[in-house]
Amino acid sequence: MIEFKDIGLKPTPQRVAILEYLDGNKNHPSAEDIFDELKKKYPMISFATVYKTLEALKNRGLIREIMIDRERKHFDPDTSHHHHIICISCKRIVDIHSNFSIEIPDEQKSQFEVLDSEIEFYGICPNCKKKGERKNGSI
Amino acid sequence: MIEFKDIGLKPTPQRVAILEYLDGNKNHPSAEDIFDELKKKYPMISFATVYKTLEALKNRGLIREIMIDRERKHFDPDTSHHHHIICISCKRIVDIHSNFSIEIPDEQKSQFEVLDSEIEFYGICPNCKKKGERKNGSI
DNA sequence: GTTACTGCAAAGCTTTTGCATCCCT
DNA sequence: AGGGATGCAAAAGCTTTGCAGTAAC
Repeated sequence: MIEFKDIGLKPTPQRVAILEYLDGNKNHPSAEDIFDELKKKYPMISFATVYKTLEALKNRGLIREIMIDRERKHFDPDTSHHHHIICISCKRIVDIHSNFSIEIPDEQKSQFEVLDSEIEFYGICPNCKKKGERKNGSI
Repeated sequence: MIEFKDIGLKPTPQRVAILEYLDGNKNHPSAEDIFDELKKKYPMISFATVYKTLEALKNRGLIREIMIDRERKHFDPDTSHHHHIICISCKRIVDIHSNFSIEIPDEQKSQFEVLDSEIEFYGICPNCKKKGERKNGSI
């Protein structure tokens, strides 16, 4: 895992806990998710600390803020280039590590300098699919 | 253009003006953009009216809310399936009408039921590219 | 001993809501 | 006339900021 000292941040217990929680986390947690978890260990922790730490980690490129939920910020410790599929029912976000070769049309290609692209798939996750089937009869 | 009567809404002057402003608009305006524009014609107009109208239009499928800016809502009168490219410098959003054939990996395909997908390209628009070049020398 | 970080409370923003008034049919 | 729409102001959320106290080096 990342060493705080190496990135010019003091390794406070709160920060270590945030980083530990995020490390390898595939749930794309919101600031509140992180706050709730950390409160178990550090009942005094504040939102300010969580937000400030996340901002610091983001600015150093150690985590990414994903732009999938307009309601609240979500963070992703996986900074590699990847995409997401979102369950429109339960809002769960799952990673998609695929290299799609997509190119914008020529008219725009000659104008825009494309640096990056991100795909959001929308669908129904296995869990919600099961629930939906049950709801509509069969069982 | 859409007739308000046909969708169960009273065609008030404010609403007509909002719809006129949106019709064919390619700028993906925010609520504030719309509010500012409408204020010229209706100095008494309120944000509440703008938001309520946009919500009503969205619920009827006449406009779409685009999920590109976590800071504020943006609206798109183009409800057809399309993608966007965002200039990371000036934040301008431009439509991309292309049909990309992208499929998620098999492992997830067997699990998720994919209903839709949307691609965001990030890059530098012609205007900002020009400014950047100028800034870095040449002229 | 410094410098940076925490936690609290307050402020900031965008968006939503309640409600009295007004306007459209 | 009646019901929906407007506009105001207040409330609601999430996020940020200022600051005094505290902890890390």
